[in-house]
Amino acid sequence: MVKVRFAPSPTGFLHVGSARTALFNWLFARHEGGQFLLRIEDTDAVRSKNEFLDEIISSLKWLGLHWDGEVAFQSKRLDLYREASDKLLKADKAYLDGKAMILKIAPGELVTFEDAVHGNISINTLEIKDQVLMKSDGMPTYSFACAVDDSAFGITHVIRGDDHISNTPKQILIYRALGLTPPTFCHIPLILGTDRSRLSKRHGATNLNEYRKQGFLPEAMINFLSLLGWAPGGDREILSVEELVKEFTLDRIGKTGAVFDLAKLTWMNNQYMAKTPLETLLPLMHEAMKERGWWDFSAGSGQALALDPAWVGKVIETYKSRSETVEDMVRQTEGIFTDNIPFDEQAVASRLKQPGVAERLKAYADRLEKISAWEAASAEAACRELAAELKIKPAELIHPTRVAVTGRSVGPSLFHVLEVAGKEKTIKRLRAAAGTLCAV
RNA sequence: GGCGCUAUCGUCUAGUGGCCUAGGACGCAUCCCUCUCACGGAUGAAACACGGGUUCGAUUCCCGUUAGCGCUACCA
Repeated sequence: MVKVRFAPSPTGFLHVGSARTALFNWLFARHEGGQFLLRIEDTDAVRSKNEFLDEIISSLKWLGLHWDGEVAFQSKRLDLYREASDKLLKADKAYLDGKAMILKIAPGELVTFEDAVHGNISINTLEIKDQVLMKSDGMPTYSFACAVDDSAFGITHVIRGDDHISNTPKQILIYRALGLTPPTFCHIPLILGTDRSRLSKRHGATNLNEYRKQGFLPEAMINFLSLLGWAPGGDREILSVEELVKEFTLDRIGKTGAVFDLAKLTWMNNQYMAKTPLETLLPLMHEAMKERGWWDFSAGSGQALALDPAWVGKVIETYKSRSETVEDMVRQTEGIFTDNIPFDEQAVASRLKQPGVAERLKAYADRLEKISAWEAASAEAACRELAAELKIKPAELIHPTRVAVTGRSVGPSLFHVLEVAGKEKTIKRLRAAAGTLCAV
């Protein structure tokens, strides 16, 4: 049975590149009906921190990459490494240097392995110096612990970034010294920044959690990440997790580094936003609004700010298809949910500060006042009626109204905006704009 | 520097010797839809790094050049 693992070290948050590695491992395990294990490589006593561990775990859960069985910690498996290293010492395959134990590397030998994506890779041991197995502090090195553990857990495929290609031969030498059979190695291409060097902070956010905070959806993230260094073939691009699992095979993994393109991620997230049901979006919106004090409690007064979820849901439905992220939707709906209308100066200048606009808005407000069943259709009927009477195009009423009510010249179909904004708020804002903002 | 890996539109990629006047997607441009923006639809500009082979025929196979990246820690 296929058995793979994701082995992060808790010395930082979950990097986008690591998340993609975890995803490929998970996808492969699910596709093969195998197991996906989680192992924490906390052998760097100084840099490993519990808070990082928590964040990595929560990021994996957010993505939905659930692992099988218990989480393994290398720091709790020291006996194993000690035992293995003692064996090598007794067999004269390693030697002591101070407190450190070092593996002897015989020079002039060709180490070859068959990589699942690169094919045959070989290197002369002349290029490899003796390898530290156990550090002076009693902890195993990465390569040593990795080999011992992967073997102990019966890992069949090691899927990891191709920055590990160079130390694979070293690990194979460790397997050999221990008399163990190495797993199949599968080195996947690195995720790159726009300058084609490995993705790092200076290229933008690399913390997966950052994308969650910005309101990206996990399904979109999974879809986007899966297409970095892998493709299902043909023209398909939007694939559900189920489809991904069904299609994912190692032989379709590419060899070239992939630039992380935020614009494409953003596009893809909008595609998912539009398709995502309200019951998923509502809690996310709630969380974001709560943070801003728009819902539950008002920021200053401590006063309870209760909103009707059905109403918020209606707002979400009218905005989700044009929102790039949840945060973007929050930005767009500020004028709906709060009385802080984010007036855009240019919009005000071109749509409100024009001759005759004040009178029109006031007239429209008067018409709206008479509507008893407040909905998009009635607001639209009133608008078209008034426009006809004033002998102007409906657009000449629509545009100023949008700016007066939302502060912006862009947004959803006006009458749907008015419907969700509510009668009272709409009329109040029209009158306010007519009174002051429209002054030419 | 040494070693390794890689090389298709700006970006993600399809392509495994003829189906390629190289396909899709993002981004960009124009147009349509339209109350604006977005969505959607249509159209367009945009790539096989270079040089040798192999072959009747190379984007696809081989070699070299160039370029990029990675590794070269008692970090992982």
